[in-house]
Amino acid sequence: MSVQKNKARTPVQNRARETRKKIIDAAEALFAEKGYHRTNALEIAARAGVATGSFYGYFNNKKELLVEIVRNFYATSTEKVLNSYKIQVQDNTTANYQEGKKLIHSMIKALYDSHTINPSLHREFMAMVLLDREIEDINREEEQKIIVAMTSLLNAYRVHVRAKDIEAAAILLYRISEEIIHRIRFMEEDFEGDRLLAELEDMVTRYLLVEG
Amino acid sequence: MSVQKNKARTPVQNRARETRKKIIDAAEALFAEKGYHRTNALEIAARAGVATGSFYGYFNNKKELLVEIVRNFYATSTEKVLNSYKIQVQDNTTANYQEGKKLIHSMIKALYDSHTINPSLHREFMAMVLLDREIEDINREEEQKIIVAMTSLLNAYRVHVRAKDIEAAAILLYRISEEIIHRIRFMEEDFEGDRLLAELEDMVTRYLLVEG
Amino acid sequence: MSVQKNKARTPVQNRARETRKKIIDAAEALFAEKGYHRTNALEIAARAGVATGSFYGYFNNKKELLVEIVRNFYATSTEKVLNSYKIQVQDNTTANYQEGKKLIHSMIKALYDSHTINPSLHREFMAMVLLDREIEDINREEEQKIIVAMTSLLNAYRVHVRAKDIEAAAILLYRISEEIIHRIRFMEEDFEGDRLLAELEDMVTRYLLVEG
Amino acid sequence: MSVQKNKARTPVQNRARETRKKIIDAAEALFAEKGYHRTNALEIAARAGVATGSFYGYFNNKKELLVEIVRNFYATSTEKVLNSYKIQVQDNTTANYQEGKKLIHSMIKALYDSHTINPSLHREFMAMVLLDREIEDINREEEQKIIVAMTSLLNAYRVHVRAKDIEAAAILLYRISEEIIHRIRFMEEDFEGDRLLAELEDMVTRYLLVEG
DNA sequence: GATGAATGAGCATTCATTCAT
DNA sequence: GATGAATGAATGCTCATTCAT
Repeated sequence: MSVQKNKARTPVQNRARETRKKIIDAAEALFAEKGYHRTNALEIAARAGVATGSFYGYFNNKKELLVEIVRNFYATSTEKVLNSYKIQVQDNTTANYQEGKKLIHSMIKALYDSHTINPSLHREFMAMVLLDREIEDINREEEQKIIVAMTSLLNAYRVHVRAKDIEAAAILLYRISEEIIHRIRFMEEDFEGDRLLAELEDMVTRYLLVEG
Repeated sequence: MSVQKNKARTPVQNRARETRKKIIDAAEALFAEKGYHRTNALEIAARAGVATGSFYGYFNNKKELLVEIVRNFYATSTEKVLNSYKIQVQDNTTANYQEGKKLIHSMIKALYDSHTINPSLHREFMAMVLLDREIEDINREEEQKIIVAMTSLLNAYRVHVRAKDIEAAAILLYRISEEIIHRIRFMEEDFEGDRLLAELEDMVTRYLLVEG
Repeated sequence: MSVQKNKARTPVQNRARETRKKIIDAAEALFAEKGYHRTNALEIAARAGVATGSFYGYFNNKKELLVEIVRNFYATSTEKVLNSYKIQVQDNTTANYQEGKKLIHSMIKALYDSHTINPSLHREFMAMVLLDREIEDINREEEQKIIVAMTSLLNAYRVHVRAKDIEAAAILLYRISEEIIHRIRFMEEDFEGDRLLAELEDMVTRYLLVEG
Repeated sequence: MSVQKNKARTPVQNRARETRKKIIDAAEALFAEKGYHRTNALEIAARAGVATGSFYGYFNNKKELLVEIVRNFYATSTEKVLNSYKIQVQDNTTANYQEGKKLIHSMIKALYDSHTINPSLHREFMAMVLLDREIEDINREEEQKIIVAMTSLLNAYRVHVRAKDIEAAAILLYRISEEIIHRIRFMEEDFEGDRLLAELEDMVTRYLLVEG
């Protein structure tokens, strides 16, 4: 009886696909501008240039739309990072300290770049991750993919990696890089971002690599 | 933009102070349980055992109450950390590597302990920091105090501290410690907290101190 | 967790009791005029001269209000009928055919009178009984009381009652009387009500009593 | 009060007639399952396997569809009853009490059988009759036909019929039979239907016929 | 004719805040 | 001061009906 109603249309016509896109785009813009809680369905529809009813033709409710946007956002972001990581993995048998340093730099750089997409939306989503279990799960899943990739990269360079607990190292590397990047990109940290990033790289290098 | 009405009374009598306290306690409990957005004034008053009207006798609005709770929460937390740091500063002229290690451990430990107070409320506030500029400012101010204290501590140990950019180092130390602690305390990180904390300390030690 | 929210106020002040009454009266009037489905909460509140919010201060939803009104309506109606029946039960040891006739007449008359209260509301409720299980149950319960009372009356007159299956006879008597009365009072039956009622009494008399 | 648009097509092609039929069947099924008010156009179209637009190609609105279904339902039902009654009218010049009893049984039986078609749809329509004047009129018209037929039958048997007011008797017979049958077929009356029907027949027989 | 996307008025319900007692 | 009743704007969502393709 209480099967999910799921009356939301799945677009078959092109027009429908466009409308759906318009709604998503409008919602993204509004979530970024005023935040999810301060945005309502009417507004989203208005900004998308469609009727309120159309909103509910494509999404059963505001939350469902949020989930779709979040999922898509993180997926895109993760993909970007993972693509960047794939390039690193070639030919590292003769890797040395300098190349290790380069790897670390590249890893952090990739994370940094993935935060360029839509900072204020990203900030909003960070809050949602804390407020909503479903969003938290989506985020966790995507993060896990990156951590796994990082673990692989570190394993590939193992001979030169000082740390014994590679798994913990990967998590640490991911978490602290993300944190510092968030501060720089979302929180208008007063301190200069470059100085912070430089120290971060220095720290991670000292932690992960054996010199010489 | 009209002038703040500020009809909320400032309690002078003892009974009034107690009522105010009851409201704050009820709100804290509810914010922790269901989050700020999902809690309404009626509920808070009911849980506090007072009338709805009384709520507005003490607070001009819900947000004002939140601000007070947040301010108090962070102040208490900061105080705890700063108190713990004061103890560290005595007599470090003859400090050596081992004592440096101890210092780092203590600094992180103090932060960790300050996250023991009310984890789910803390998590809620982390979200509010991202969602509300006023809350963000309160948080930033308190954080700044800790970072300043950390900078002092590191400066006191300067002879043994490897890092040149002490200010950046303090920020980094604070931010990454907080991040890892949040993960462990609020996010039910799958990975064992101890392993993560151990690596964190190892990393920070390598970064900050010169061995031997 | 999913305990009935039941935020609806239970009035303690006099003012509250009056407001509640105003809402019920307004709803009754509107249900009678335009029917339950065509009446909305806004309208009820407006007619009652209160704010929309007040409506939901006293009733969790429109259905709950309906149930209360229906319950009260049928209870009042039943009470009226039962009171009338109590008078009949005195001293029937020497009852004869004529008194039996009088009894039957009184029984039907009592039912008829109970349909004088608010015919168009009554008609609306008859529809609701068919459309909603909860309303159906309320109705059934009240009907049962009358049928039980009728059974008692017939039993008291048993010596003169021809019918063997008194229980069935009571149900029959109740049902067909109600039906004919409904037709006359609610359905603007073209045929003259008096003629119909006369025949009804004749029929029931022939069925129930042995002549002479 | 503008002129009825009446854009709904009247199907001439076979395919169109079939589509129309599919819509009617789907609506009937849904009205029976969930009731008229809880069924919407989208659902009907979906169940019928046609587009929403097609629905309005055949019917100007939901109500129009209801009216058609109701009209058809009652017409079929009436026809069934009337057909059954035609058989009774042959050769009753020599009719006696026993045949009178048989006639009464047959009349009630015919009504009972006409309630076999689709009980839950029938119940729904009974409610609609109370809620909507148009539906009420349709129902009244069909009922009238049966009452007329019953009057004729009773008149044909007049010599043996005790009642003087044949017209009232026919109405009474129809109304009370219908009522008891509804109770048995639609309302899950706790009491056994057979016992009730037996008493009903007994009552009607005593009322209508002179014994011997 | 058929399709299904789009429309938007309509309605139930919530809740921060005010106010009469 | 305290109480809790009253307020009404705001919002999520539905659905009969229309319309572009």
